[in-house]
Amino acid sequence: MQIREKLAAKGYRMTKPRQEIFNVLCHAPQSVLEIMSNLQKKKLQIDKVTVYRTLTSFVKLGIVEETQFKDKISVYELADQKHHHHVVCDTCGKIEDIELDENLLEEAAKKSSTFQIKSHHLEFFGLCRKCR
Amino acid sequence: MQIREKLAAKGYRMTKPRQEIFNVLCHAPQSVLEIMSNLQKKKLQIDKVTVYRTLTSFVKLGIVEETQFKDKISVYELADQKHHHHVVCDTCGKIEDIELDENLLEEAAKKSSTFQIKSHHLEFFGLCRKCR
DNA sequence: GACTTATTGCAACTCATTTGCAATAATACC
DNA sequence: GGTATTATTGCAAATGAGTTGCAATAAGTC
Ligand SMILES: [Mn+2]
Ligand SMILES: [Mn+2]
Ligand SMILES: [Zn+2]
Ligand SMILES: [Zn+2]
Repeated sequence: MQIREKLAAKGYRMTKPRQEIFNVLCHAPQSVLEIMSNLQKKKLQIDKVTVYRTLTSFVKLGIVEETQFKDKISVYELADQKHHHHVVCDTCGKIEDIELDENLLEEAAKKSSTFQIKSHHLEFFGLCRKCR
Repeated sequence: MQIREKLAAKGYRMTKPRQEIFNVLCHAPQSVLEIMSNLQKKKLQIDKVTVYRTLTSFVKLGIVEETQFKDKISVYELADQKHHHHVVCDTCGKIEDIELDENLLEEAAKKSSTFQIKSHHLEFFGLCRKCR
């Protein structure tokens, strides 16, 4: 399903800002600041508030996923991928995808907890090749 | 090693606010707001800024650990325990400790990443017994 | 093309956390 | 103990990510 259809299905409209923010997100997971900077590089003037609201809508529609790392700044990435996690470089902040056998995790968690577990957040931190 | 010694070892001084904030943290992992409220219950007037600065120092000295959950508010807990993770109730916010076999995690991560992995953050979300 | 209403941009706001600075108090030294 | 040194505190003000109100604009519908 295309982004336009996903929007329309819930009464959202396809607009220039939404299209451009989506395009920018196609390249890499990014913070709002980085999205703004990438939009400016393309000579696009889109307000920060519009970026925030667009991302909120995208998350609601399942187009985008929001993740928070140590510094409390949200990072957004397209949700069209397999469930996965991230490794963040302590020095340069570079983010790499990482896939794990989730069964291990969920099972171990269910065994040790009285909660009904529905989801999890997992991020690794360390040094990328360059910064090592 | 006592807290006073840990402080002294790095040129920090033992003060009333530090002692009281430490005492309050002995009971449960808490946010700054909760720490403030617990101090007030004990008729102690300690400025919020002092709490923040004390926690920063405690983290630096390895006395306290800082964790952030979905809502971007930091929660602090004593670091004198075994490495463990948390389950957070989506409804009431209750936090429960959870222990896992970390070997699985670290190994799986090392296999799938080019980074030199040093640490990780892992939290589970779901429903506690009451809220189920 | 005109109508309806979602969306945008701007300014102002919120709220956790941080910073500057003068007053205070913990340690070290006599 | 008393004094000097300097870390720590409290208050006010600043910061910065994210949110909200509102009038102007533009997508979708017919
Ligand atoms: Mn990713
Ligand atoms: Mn814990
Ligand atoms: Zn790096
Ligand atoms: Zn609950």
